[in-house]
Amino acid sequence: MTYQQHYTNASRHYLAVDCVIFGYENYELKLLLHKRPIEPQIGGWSLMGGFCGSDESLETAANRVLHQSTGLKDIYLEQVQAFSDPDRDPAARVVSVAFFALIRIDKHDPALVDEMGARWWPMDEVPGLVFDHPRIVEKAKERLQMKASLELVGKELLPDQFTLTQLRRLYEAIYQRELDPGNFRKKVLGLNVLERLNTKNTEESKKGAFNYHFRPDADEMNGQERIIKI
Amino acid sequence: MTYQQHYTNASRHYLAVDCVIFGYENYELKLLLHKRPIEPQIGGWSLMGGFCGSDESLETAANRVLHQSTGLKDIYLEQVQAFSDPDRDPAARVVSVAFFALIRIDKHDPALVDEMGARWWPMDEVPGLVFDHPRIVEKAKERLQMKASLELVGKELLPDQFTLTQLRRLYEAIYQRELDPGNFRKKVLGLNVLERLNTKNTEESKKGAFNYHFRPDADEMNGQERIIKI
DNA sequence: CCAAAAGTGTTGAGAGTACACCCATGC
DNA sequence: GCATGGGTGTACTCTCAACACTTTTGG
Repeated sequence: MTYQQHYTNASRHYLAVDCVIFGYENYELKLLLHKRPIEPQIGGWSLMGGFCGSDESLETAANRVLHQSTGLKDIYLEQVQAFSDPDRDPAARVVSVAFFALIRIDKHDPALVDEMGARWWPMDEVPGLVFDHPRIVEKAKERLQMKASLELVGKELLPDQFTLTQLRRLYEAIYQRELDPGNFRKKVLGLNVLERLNTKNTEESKKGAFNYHFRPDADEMNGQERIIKI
Repeated sequence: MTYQQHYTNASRHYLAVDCVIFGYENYELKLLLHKRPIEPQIGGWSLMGGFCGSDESLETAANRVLHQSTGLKDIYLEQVQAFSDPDRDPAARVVSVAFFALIRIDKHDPALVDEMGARWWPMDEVPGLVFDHPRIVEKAKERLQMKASLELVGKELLPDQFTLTQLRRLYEAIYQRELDPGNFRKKVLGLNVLERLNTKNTEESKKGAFNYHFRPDADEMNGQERIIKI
């Protein structure tokens, strides 16, 4: 057998990407979903997805899908995993690679979202989803929680300036539990990646809270810091 | 456009699995590699891999590859991620999904390994590898370290009975750093997943060390225990 | 007796948690 | 003045890391 035959004898598969798009608004973590425009399960709520082209990497395909559905480029994307149960899509054998994306809801293009029949859903009100998408969302959420425990997230989800309370509420949304305000503050400031600005936000409290932003020269949190050494 | 067309217009891809097979022997973490039997890069050291069939899940395909190369079934397998750079395989566009596997070297079939032109390589002596396999190995190693920090590994890598020193040496191999014997012992026993047996191993010390095994009724370490709560 | 691993105990530093408590201000 | 969030400080607990020390036994 020539090596060409070795390849050509192998089967070819439809390859899709599905994006779990997280956004944060009104103290809630949200998911961007749209109504599936084609059979099977037309009209069912679905993750944003699309097929991977023959000269695209999966990452490129995911970026394309994201751009089409939000109008945004250079979005934070992280691969979750491949889902390949032969029966996961009843219409055809499609292997899907899931990504999660972090979006600033205030920056995306609402017209485009509308046009796609899409909607932001609070994480704890997500409707029934088509195919194996519930499982994909579950895995993506776990990965987001993992990421947030290893480094300070927020740059991709919050406005350029934010208060520590806003950041805390984001973490509360990600972990779905309350955090002590004082302890959170000390912990986060100790990481040395935030910088206090001279402006205050007085919308959410009478006293007003200082705005912070991520230090542009962030000394790359050493990553492993929170991985426990057994 | 009918929905059938929606699918048939999409491109189809070669889908492969590559297995990063970890084993543990002589206090060293090892990798099972073989010489690539076909072009391109014939004869280069390579991960065990194979194409995914049209009715297989990726997990099934990985299990098949593992069975072919070690003679073992029911191996611990975990998906790492998909690698999809269009140029990763110079001969064709092949998307590969990587898995890592944990093997008891003493249980595998050495004849089969021989026949495949395969060899166990200590982790820190791994030769140059074909394609993007070095990157795949790197990612798999990170995942193994992550797994080992979240739960006690060893069931899949050590003999049925083992001493705490043997377990510690496994962790030292995974993390590539020395661990304090006393502290490791206390930490591990505190997890309450090991059970001391009445037998001793006197091969590795004059005094002899008690053998342990994983408690069959293991109360499922609560998983999140070591994920830090920010 | 000595070396070497097995196994136990002690101690100090640091992190996390649960609070108490003052500050500023809009109502 | 009082409720509300902003912000700081404190005290207790727990874990981890370092290391001393005792036990056992083959050579």
